Amino acid sequence: MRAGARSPPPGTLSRPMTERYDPSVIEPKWQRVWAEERTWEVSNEADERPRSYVLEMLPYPSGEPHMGHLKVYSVGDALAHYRRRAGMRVLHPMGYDAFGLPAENHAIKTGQHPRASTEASIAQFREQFRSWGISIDWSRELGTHEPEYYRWTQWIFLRLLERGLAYRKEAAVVWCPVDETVLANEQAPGGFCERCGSAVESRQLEQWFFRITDYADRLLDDLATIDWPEHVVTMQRNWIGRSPGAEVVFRCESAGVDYPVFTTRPDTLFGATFFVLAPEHPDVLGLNDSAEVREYVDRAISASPEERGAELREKTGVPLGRTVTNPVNGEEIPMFVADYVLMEYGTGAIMAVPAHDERDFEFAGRYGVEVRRVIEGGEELPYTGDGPMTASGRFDGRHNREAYDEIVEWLASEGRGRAAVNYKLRDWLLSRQRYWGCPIPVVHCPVCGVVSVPDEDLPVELPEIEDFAPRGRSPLAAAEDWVRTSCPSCGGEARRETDTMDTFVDSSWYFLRYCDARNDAEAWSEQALATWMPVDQYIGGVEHAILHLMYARFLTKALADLGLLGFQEPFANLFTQGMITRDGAKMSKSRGNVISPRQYVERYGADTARCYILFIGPPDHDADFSDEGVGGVHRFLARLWRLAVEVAGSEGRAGSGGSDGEPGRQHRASPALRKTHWAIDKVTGDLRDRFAFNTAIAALMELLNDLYRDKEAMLASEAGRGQLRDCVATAASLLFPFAPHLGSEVYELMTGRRVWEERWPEADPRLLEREVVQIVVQVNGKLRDRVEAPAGASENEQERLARASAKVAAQIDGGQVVKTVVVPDRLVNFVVR
RNA sequence: GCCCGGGUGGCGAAACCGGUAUACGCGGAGCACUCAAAAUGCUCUGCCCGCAAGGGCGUGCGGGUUCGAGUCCCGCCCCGGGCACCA
Repeated sequence: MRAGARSPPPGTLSRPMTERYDPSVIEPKWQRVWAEERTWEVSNEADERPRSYVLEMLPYPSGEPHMGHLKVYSVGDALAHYRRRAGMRVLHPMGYDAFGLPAENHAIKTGQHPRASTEASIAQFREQFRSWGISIDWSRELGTHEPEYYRWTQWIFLRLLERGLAYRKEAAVVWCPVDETVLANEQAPGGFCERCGSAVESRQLEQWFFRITDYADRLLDDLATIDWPEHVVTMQRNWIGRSPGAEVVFRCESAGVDYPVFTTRPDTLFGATFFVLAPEHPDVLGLNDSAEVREYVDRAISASPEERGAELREKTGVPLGRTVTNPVNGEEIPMFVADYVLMEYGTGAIMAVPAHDERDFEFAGRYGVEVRRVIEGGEELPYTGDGPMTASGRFDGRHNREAYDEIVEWLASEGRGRAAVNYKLRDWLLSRQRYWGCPIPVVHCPVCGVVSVPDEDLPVELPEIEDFAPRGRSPLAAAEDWVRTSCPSCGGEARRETDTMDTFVDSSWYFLRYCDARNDAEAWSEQALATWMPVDQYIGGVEHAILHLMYARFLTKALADLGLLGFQEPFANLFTQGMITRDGAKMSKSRGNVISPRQYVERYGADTARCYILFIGPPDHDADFSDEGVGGVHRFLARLWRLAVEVAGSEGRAGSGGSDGEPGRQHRASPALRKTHWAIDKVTGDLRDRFAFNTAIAALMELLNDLYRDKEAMLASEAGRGQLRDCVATAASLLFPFAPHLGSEVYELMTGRRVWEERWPEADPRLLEREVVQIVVQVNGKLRDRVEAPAGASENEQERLARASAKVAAQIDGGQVVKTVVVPDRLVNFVVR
């Protein structure tokens, strides 16, 4: 069976349920079948089929699903369906990223427990996903807030703690004054809280961190081993921000202190004419505690990140009245404190080379410091390019790139420096002073210090509390009975850790849990992971390009190092879908332009909503949702339905016409059958090789248009009717990944069988070949005529046919044909002089 | 400023390897069915000149390569996104 359809066995013909296309009847019918028969459940027992793990990013359940959810699941489901029918064993699970601030903020406002509101949302999401007909293995459903899940989140935390990959330290951290919690620095890009948008502050606090910086190089290098969109790879690369360079030590004789600095340009060392400390540098006031310095430092530290980083802000600073010694030439150069130097990067101190650095140049101009050129090239200073070195002692005349390593070696041999690499990436700050998250499973014992809760005592469950408002510490701290506990080590009185984990920890490993979601003895079995991981196709929004995707990659590598996983990367392929906008703008509650998928599903049916969102444009682009467009797609589905009903009703009709005379010829190559196989080829390619759902649906529209054109003639004969039935069944079969309900219904109507139990159709290559092709004839590259030629005609034959065209002859007229270009089966171009 | 995308009819878009630009859908016009309307089916629909046959022009702008460029190269303009004092 090549076209995926054959005539039904006698007696199995279905009759249409309704005359009009009525999704409110068709869709629940199939949803019931899939739910009752648990059609999409898949076992962990391997069989001969190749496996495929298709996964959309874990949704945060808030209210009800929005258009973005409809899009991501329409994409993922189309893929999952296609792969199943292409003979793969497909894992396509669902769960909820259920801890988080919105539910907790809601609780603060209304008093409703975050668990109650979250679970109400989950019920909404679950119900709507069912109503969309998404093919989910519900036996693996999970919520990150369930003790059965977060028990293992805590277990993972303890493994990292044992390895020294989780640790506590006091540091300047990002504090969101509105959410009253600390944040990871990547969760406050540009100085604003990622969640609530308020300007963040800097605070000195002791917090929990994951040592993600240990993995910086591997996170960078392994990007080469995964197939991800280039822009996401670039964003991760930039975020890691690896800079090779050197550490160079400058000595301050008067204070008797060595100051190491990081530089990417040790080749410009001879041009260093001053030295700068960040305002946060702990030594500043020790070097000079004048009122002026004190005031400058205070102001710089209290400034919000966005004030300090303001683009047009002029460089400011204060001289410290001290000098350091430039190790390459022994010169004493002045020290400054200036806020363009950041404490978080490098050592919080820099050597300044104004001739070859724009920022240093600007500062030197304002403070009258010497600008000394040490690299030749460029018309004016600052010059940041390469060239021969000058005023650089023994390196004069050498090209800077070439002398680079030698300079570093020389510094090292003098004990004044070494090669070094710096990263922008910071350790992941994971503790949060909030209630609705996974408790950090440690206790603080006055005798033993920080002690892990033993594995057998997990999970450490969230206590029930009444007041969720944060007050600069976790609301958990108020649950005295819960906080007070005994030390697992010495048995003495101890207190529980009251911070909870960043919810990004929860979502950094859920894809592992899906593989073995009901395992209550361990987080996962080796066999389950071996069966499914890594995820073959991960699908989600580009807004997670850095946070979620970096964290999940880190945790995977850390768990692999602990011997708990056998792979280094969680997501082999990534697809980022574009946003759904409304009148060109992002949908948001504040704009009041949110449209819920629900209204469209209720009005047009899930199949229409799903197809429309895929048809609107390439899935990785942003797309504007318009009401007019939906109607067109709905008309297409209704048209297929009507054709199917008509074909089903035509069975008893006598072959009244006289066109039954040449059944053989019709069988061999009716245009409808050819078009059907063209559509098989097109849809398969669009689904298998690209994510071109829009053109796949367009191809099915074309097919249907052709079938309508030929319908009357085909219905007139017995053979034609059979063939039309096959064509409609195949159309339904190809449509199934996008419109599973209608696809199932029409297929059943045509064949009596269930479409998802059928192999994906295969195009017959003989039916893809044309007997006659149209040849484009050009004169000097301009289209002049089209002629017909037998497929596979020789170049000479093609040229002969092209020359026979009167229009072409008129164009050539008196001219001389100097060259003829022939593209087989496509084109002939006469070059005329 | 740097790094990614993108710019094609009235609109969403297609053209996958340099070979018929505008598939498919929306919108618009017309015809059929109807007492009428809706629904449905069919036809037309890039711009300009022309009664027509036909011709010219057309993928943000300017150049280039090529028999032939939406597609490749160089230089710009505009829109969207990311990063942005990271030494």
